[in-house]
Amino acid sequence: MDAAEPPAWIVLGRTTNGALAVHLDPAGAELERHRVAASDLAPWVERAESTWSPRWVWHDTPQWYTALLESGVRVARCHDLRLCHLILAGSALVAGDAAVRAARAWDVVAFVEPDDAAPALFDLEDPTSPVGPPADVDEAIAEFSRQREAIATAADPGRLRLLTAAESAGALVAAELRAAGLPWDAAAHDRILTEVLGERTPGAQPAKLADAATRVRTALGDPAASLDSQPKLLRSLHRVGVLVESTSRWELARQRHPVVEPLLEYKKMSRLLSANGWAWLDEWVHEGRFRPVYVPGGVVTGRWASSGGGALQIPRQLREAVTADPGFVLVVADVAQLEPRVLAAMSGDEALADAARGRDLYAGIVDSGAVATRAEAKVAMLGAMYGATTGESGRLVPRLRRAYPRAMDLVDAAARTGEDGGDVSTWLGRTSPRPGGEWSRAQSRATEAEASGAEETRARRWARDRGRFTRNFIVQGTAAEWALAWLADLRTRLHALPLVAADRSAPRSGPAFARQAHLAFFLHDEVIVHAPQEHAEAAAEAVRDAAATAGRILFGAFPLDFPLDVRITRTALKD
DNA sequence: TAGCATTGCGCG
DNA sequence: AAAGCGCGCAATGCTA
Repeated sequence: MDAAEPPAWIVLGRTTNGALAVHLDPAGAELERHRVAASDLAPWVERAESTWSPRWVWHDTPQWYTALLESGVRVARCHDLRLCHLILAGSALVAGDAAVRAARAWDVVAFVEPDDAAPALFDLEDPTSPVGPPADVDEAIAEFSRQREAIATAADPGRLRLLTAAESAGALVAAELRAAGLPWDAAAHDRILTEVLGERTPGAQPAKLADAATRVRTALGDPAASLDSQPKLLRSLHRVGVLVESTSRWELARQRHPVVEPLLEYKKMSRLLSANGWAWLDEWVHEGRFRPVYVPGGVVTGRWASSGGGALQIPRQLREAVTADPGFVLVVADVAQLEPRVLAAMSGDEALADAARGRDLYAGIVDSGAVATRAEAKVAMLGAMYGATTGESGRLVPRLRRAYPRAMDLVDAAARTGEDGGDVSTWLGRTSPRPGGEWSRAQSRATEAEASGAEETRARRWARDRGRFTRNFIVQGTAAEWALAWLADLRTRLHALPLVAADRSAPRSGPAFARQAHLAFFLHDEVIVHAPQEHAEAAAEAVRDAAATAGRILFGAFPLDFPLDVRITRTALKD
């Protein structure tokens, strides 16, 4: 690859029959342009990656990276314009008149299906085509320039630089997670289903589920009772004297009636069948892999969402089905009490950091004398971060307020700001969404002299609702930032591990993932790495080292650790 | 009959 | 209506 000057950035844009690649120098000035045919794109990117290791700038990561991964091409770094636009255009750290805020064509929050929607995105004839961000290279360059300007002139450029880099790395990880898939043993899943639900019987309910249904109907004294319709079930329950207000598990469990036990069993089984039964298995597991669609930045707080397959709701009951390939192991790791630790760091609360250091944070709170038991410490801490006002949790929060005033002041202030209609930001600068028009109208209406009592009550309730949201936003959002930094660094460390011989096993994940430790699952504060068995310890160390790095990147020298629970296993079964 | 709201429950 | 945050999904029932 010849180039007069190595590019720091390469911006990719779509053309009618391929791509335009524009080299930029570190200051963003254009160096040269290359027209690349669609069929040449993957090898072209691969050569450019190995020659210059640029940061790739593109409008939407799945639109570019999915196909590259399918061709076996990995890139180290990117800048996802769509995701970074959403952060920067909303961030309170960015100047109010920054040009990035006015570039509305980039306000695209909707997820774009990487597979089927990709061609449609550029099909202008199709009115049902989903709306995506601009795919043209000059539009991309202009937006990139606006984003760099927004960051450079921001109140704290360093934080936004970190956040946009982390968010973009997350986009790469999400695409790679989908490409690699989570190793899933369909036979084990089938065994669990059969064990819990009974034999699969086409056209009828599985045996044990049907049996539970019969026992429920007997207890209800109605052989035709409908169990899957909430209103009908509620009426049936009332007829036999079970005077519940809902049919939810927690309320039923408090009742003493012969119907309760079989009904709870039925609900549990029915849930498993409909959410993760044989139909789910047929639809979502192929060739030993579950490939969920991750949606980076899909939650307002910055957490990832998922679309299809319920990737974020795999019941623990089914964790046994997550099984490493022959010759591989799983490194299953989760962070202990991530959110309270993040709260301690962002508030600079050294007392809370002391309670957390080197041990179970809740045990540390008990040792400090603030509360009596671990269970109390946990419910109090959750209550403080979620805004509990009543019950045991609400009662315990004031004790934490006395023991950890700095941490509690931070979340209390975030709640007050939210109640007043203001916005709050995470540690790295992701800002909460502005209140909607209806919310603001309700608040101003409530201050008028002729406002009714009902209007005032409603406005107050909405204000408190928003306060609990902003209270939690800063903690949940900062925890999501920590997790992104963890993922990004872990991804790099794993890629640095050596390759193993290719004949290890059937390369069900494709060549890019068959010979090396790679991320296989991510859920808020938990990762699963699929690693060749001889690299298990190295992978586990990478997971721990990446966590330490994430803590330093976000919080510098603040004396707080992020201990992990790490297990090396063949199946992901917990406990 | 399609689209929307509600209920309930899985995950962090 | 789980006392208190953030999600996705299936089943059902109501409405246009």
